[in-house]
Amino acid sequence: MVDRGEQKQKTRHLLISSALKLSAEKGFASLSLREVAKAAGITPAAFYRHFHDIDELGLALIDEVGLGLRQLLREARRSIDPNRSVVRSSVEAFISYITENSNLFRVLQGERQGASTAFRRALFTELGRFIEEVTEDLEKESIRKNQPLLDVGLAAEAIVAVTFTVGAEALDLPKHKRPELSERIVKEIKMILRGALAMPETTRASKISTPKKIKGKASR
Amino acid sequence: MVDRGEQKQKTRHLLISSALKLSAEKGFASLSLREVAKAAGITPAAFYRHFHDIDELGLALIDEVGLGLRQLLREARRSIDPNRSVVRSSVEAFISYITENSNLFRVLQGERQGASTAFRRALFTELGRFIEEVTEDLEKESIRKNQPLLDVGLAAEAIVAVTFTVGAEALDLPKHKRPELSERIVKEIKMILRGALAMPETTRASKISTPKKIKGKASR
DNA sequence: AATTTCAGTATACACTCGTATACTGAAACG
DNA sequence: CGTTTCAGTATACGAGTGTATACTGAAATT
Repeated sequence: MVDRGEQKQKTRHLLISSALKLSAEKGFASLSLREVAKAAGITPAAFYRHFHDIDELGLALIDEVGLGLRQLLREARRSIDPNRSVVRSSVEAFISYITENSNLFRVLQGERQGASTAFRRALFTELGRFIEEVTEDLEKESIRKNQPLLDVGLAAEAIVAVTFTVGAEALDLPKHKRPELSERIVKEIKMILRGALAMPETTRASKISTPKKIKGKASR
Repeated sequence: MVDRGEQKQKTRHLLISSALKLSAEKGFASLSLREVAKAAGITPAAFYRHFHDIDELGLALIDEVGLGLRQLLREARRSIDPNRSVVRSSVEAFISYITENSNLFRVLQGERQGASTAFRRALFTELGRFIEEVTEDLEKESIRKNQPLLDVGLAAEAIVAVTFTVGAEALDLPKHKRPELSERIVKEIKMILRGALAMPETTRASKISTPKKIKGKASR
């Protein structure tokens, strides 16, 4: 005698994870209800006990993706090694996460321009949340280091854009080439952060005259 | 009496543009040979006179996309108004281009993570070319203004990533909100450029990286 | 003018698709 | 208990799929 709701939940999740796997291989848009059902080991008709549509499953899938993303960020925060650059350890956490959850990430990236507007909107919302969290992190860091940043939100947006775009390449790369990719991302992020630094006096003009020494703290 | 090869070329192009239109609506991955053929006004079987596969048509489509991109860049260069920022006019050219050729752009973005490896590889090649052209532009500007830049290639990569990622949002935005989007992109690009500036002497000091444990404040 | 070439048509095939309908059998419930 | 609920099955349908095969008719070649 097995619990009923529990069993249903289990099947539901099986459907989602099957869809995730298949989506990563051939794109969510080209999935058929039947093949998802088959992959989950149930009859096509039984599918309707869980979702009344493939698109409804899609939305559930996006929730899953969003959850994964937020976990990733938390993980990255947690694993910060004070001896290493925050940026570097975050990026490395990100890369290792997306290569381990490549299905999740492929769907996230692939469906960004895909299918329905509702679909896209849901994804954008998730991404927006992600950017927001990065923004908060940046603000905290900025205060902690006493290095004021301008347009933190924009910086976060740019950082996320770069990380996701360039990071996506990792999925097609042999493992040994990934560190090089990480390095590239790290450099680009630091570039953005440098550009976001509010520099006393000289901020507005992009031509740098002679920036004054930054704050008293010796940086070494 | 009509020229034969010419007529064939015409039909071929009709197939491609039909596929483009349909792809933008529902994603290339979910296209069927039959509906593309029907949209182009020919019989399914006649499709095989032009491509022996839907994926082969896909590759042709990517060529088209790449061509469009390079045209865009050339256009952006041409329309530079010395009274306005190069960045701003380029970004605006880009936004107006992708909203006018939204089909092309949707496919480009959507298929980046899509389908086959061959497909993706072809797209990356096109994007690589694009980044390369931006790199060259940056180098020229850098010399013209006598403002040396560091890691120009990386800066170009970041700029393209940001422009494409954020720019993609324009497609779902009502026209009157697009200038605001452009503004955001412009700011982020300038941020990157500022970060790429090789600053005399003080460069190191303002870097945000934390190569070693910072001995800073006794914050505990 | 006779012949060849070939883009496109017509038809037919075996599949897969989404979905509707009637069912089964065990967990949940009164 | 017996009854109800309901996740999952079995089957069947019409519609769309990719592709093979034989064809047509006009442009191109000889």
